[in-house]
Amino acid sequence: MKSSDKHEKIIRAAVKVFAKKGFFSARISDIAKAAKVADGTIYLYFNNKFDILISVFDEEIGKFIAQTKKLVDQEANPQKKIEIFALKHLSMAKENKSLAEIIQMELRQSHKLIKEYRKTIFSEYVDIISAIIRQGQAKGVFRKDVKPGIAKRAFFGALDEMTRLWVLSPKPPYDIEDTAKQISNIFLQGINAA
Amino acid sequence: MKSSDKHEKIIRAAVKVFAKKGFFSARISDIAKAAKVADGTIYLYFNNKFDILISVFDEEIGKFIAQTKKLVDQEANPQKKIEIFALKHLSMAKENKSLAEIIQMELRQSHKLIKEYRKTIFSEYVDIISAIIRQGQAKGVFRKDVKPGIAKRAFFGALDEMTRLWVLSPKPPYDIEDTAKQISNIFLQGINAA
DNA sequence: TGCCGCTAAATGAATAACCATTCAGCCATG
DNA sequence: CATGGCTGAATGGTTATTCATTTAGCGGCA
Repeated sequence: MKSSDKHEKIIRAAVKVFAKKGFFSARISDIAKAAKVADGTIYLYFNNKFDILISVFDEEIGKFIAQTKKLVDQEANPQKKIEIFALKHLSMAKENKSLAEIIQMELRQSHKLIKEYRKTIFSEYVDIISAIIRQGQAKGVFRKDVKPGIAKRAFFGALDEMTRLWVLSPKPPYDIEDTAKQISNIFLQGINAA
Repeated sequence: MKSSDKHEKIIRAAVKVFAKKGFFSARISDIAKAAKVADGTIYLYFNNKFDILISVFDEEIGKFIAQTKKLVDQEANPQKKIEIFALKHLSMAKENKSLAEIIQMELRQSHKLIKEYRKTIFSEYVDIISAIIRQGQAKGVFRKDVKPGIAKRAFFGALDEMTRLWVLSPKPPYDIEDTAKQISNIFLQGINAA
């Protein structure tokens, strides 16, 4: 048979079900039903329920980080890079709400494996920001007394919180572009060299 | 009988157990053991497992928000208020790590009740910030083109992300006071009127 | 003071449900 | 008709919740 896209189908179904019910309340049978396969079929493609969640993270978040890096690399100006990052981040929440929801909810779990996973994946993402800040400091456009390790988290946290609002609201609560501009504007003025 | 502080004892035990294992993996019998009561006793004080979590939020977070408000009110200068808020926020994570951990992890759950709860409780907290910003704008010390509704989230998000780092690290990863200063410094320069 | 009986708190073993995972067979295909 | 993907009912382990029973304190009474 074309086992080809069962994996894909299950992942996509899982994204929807996890987003709606949360990992723990989601039933394997819910995912199976959404993917239109038998419960047992899921176990031909994944080791267990937890493995499905990890696969969702790996496959979907990985793509997104790669895209962001590429986009940022295409621009030379550090200030513009910051703006691009903000826009890309918020756009993602808009375009892939279910995934954003899962990242918001499930990646915060206290499960050990998730904790570890979160640390590495977020580091990779957030380090895009600190790299930009260092570049800007080297060029003399950003304040030297700003610690990139703290500033990166401040900026990421600001964006993450806006994403959360988006995810929690049934209707689009704000305009993505305006908000990206406002957030990067405050941040940029905050770290600009006098 | 001295039903005296069983309620209190159970809440305190639950904070520890939830922080360690997460809500879903925590067993009622774990909490009972930690509180040194019988499993059944818990049901004399709480309707169900979920009710325990909600009570933890209500009682503990409520106290914290009240404290923060009071502290901020004692200061007149908007810039100083921002600094005080940041310091209080980060100090809380340090002094009550278990509770901070629960807020980080469990209050993000996708359970409907938690979602609703989160919206209201966070609004109350985050609106302390927007109120400060509006005061500052009225006094002409903060930029008028900054939208308080967005800025409050940006600032809160930044602090929240630092808290997350604290909570995820086994050892204190940074100095609370330095960090509070750095974060509010960036934010204040970001929204200061020219 | 010492005893008795009453009430309400506390106990923890038993219950009842739930649900991830398995596996014996089914079918479609070549 | 043989292979291998797929099925979904059955299994088994887990655990929130219940409830019959025990225990502890209190006050009334002699």
